[in-house]
Amino acid sequence: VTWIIPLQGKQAHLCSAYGLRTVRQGKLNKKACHIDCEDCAQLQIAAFRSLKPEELRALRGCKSTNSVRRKQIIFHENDSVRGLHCIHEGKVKLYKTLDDGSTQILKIAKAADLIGYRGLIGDGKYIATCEALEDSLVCFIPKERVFELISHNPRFAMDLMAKIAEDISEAENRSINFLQKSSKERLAGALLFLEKSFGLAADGSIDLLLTREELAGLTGNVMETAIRILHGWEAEGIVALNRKRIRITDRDKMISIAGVNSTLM
Amino acid sequence: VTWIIPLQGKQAHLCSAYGLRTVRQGKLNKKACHIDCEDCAQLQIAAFRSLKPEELRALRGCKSTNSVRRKQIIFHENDSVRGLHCIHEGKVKLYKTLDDGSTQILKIAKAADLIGYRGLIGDGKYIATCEALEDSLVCFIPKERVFELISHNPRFAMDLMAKIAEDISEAENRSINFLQKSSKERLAGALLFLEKSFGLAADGSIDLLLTREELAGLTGNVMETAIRILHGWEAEGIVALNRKRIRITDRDKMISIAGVNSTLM
DNA sequence: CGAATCTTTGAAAGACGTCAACATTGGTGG
DNA sequence: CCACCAATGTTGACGTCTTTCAAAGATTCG
Repeated sequence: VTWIIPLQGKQAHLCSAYGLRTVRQGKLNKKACHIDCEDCAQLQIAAFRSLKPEELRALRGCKSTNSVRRKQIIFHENDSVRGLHCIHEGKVKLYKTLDDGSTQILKIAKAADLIGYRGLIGDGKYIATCEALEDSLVCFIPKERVFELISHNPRFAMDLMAKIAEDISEAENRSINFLQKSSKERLAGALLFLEKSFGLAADGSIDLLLTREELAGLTGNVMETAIRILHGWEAEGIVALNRKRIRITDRDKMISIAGVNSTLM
Repeated sequence: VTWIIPLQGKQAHLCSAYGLRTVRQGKLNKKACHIDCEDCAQLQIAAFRSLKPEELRALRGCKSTNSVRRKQIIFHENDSVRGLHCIHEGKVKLYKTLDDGSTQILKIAKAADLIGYRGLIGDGKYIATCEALEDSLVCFIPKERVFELISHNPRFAMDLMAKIAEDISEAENRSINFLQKSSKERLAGALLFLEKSFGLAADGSIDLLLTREELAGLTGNVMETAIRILHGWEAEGIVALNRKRIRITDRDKMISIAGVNSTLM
């Protein structure tokens, strides 16, 4: 069996961005085999659902599947966009680095999510850095092929557009929530949103492990504030904390804290 | 000569959203005549540039041009989207109303800007309310026709997508700026952005008149804070204020206040 | 077992929003 | 054309929410 082992750091990033794969012997306990879009169970959810069977078959030859490790960078902000990435398994975060060195998480993507499509359509640069939150499998389709699909398949174009429109609403809702809501409201909204989108782990906690720093970054707080709020809620019995695991124990209360307009974090 | 006089309030909104026009005698000193997309000088800028001549000609029959007065509502949040609106002349603001009754301005659109395309592609509802900031001419194309264009003209689809992608970046940059920046930084960034996008009036002030409330709403501040900051800057000689007219007198200083990452407000 | 990373807590300073009173402006009807 | 009222703008005082800084525990991973 051939295992595909991602390289670390900059080298790995180049590797994945260029659609190359480095093959070595290794101990990664996950088969990083080639995945056919035709077989991909995520088809129904992802934006590829409107592709015709022959279009999917055609993808087989040009797409690649990359295995990335936790903390590995998949692409950097301002890099030239090489194509479209689709998360097959795992979770990644998209963030921007600000002038003062701090980072702002824009989005956390999970299986079936498409990433990189905005730079693809826009000015050809990635707008954010993408980093794996856990070991993940990420498929990649070169942009030439994506453009071809857009021109030949109007439904695909519409789906992609809808995807983007969705992102806007999310970004907009976020900027509104951020502006008009307090730290607590934002954090409550974020936890509810994360629970909804990532589901529950076996112990009932949100199935997404973030450092306090990341959780704070997601909600526009500093780490200390996030910690204080969480511990306050723990004392009130609204959440149960266990390391990075967060379980919402009083959902009603959490919802009332988040406020009405919290459809999206 | 027939003048087209917009109705006020809800009635007017219905009128424009349904693409109907009410024709009456009146004193509006602006000809609200039908404008052909073929002739429209904004063609080069707007997303219609990739339409073929025959497609533009075909638009003639189905599009309409509406004249709206200052403060008039062009469409309401959650209304069903009837089609695409293109500003021919004037300025409008897009805002959301929050549960507490306060409003958050998402965008200010000017001539050649397209509005309503997100609801068109998304769930079919307008995501924001659109209100004229000054007397304006707004063209309207029914959505069926837009979908037709998207299916038949891949370049148009791409252009529309690029437009949307642009909006996202704007929304995202805004949410980042809002989160990580102070009131002053946000206001400074907003003024620079407004100056860049709306240009200068004869007296060197930003060619866009907003109430203090609107200016505050745009930057996520309360009116009082915006006023205090503006007056502070006036004392420091960074801006000159004259009613709603705001002139940036020390651009370098303003830029340094706004901070590095202020490509977009 | 360290070293690095991540988490927690406290104290103090500052930014910003709220409230309330008042000034100014613009538009409307008489 | 003027008076008046509603909308808009201004200012001060005050309280609260957040951030910042600092220092110390806890955890993770090699």
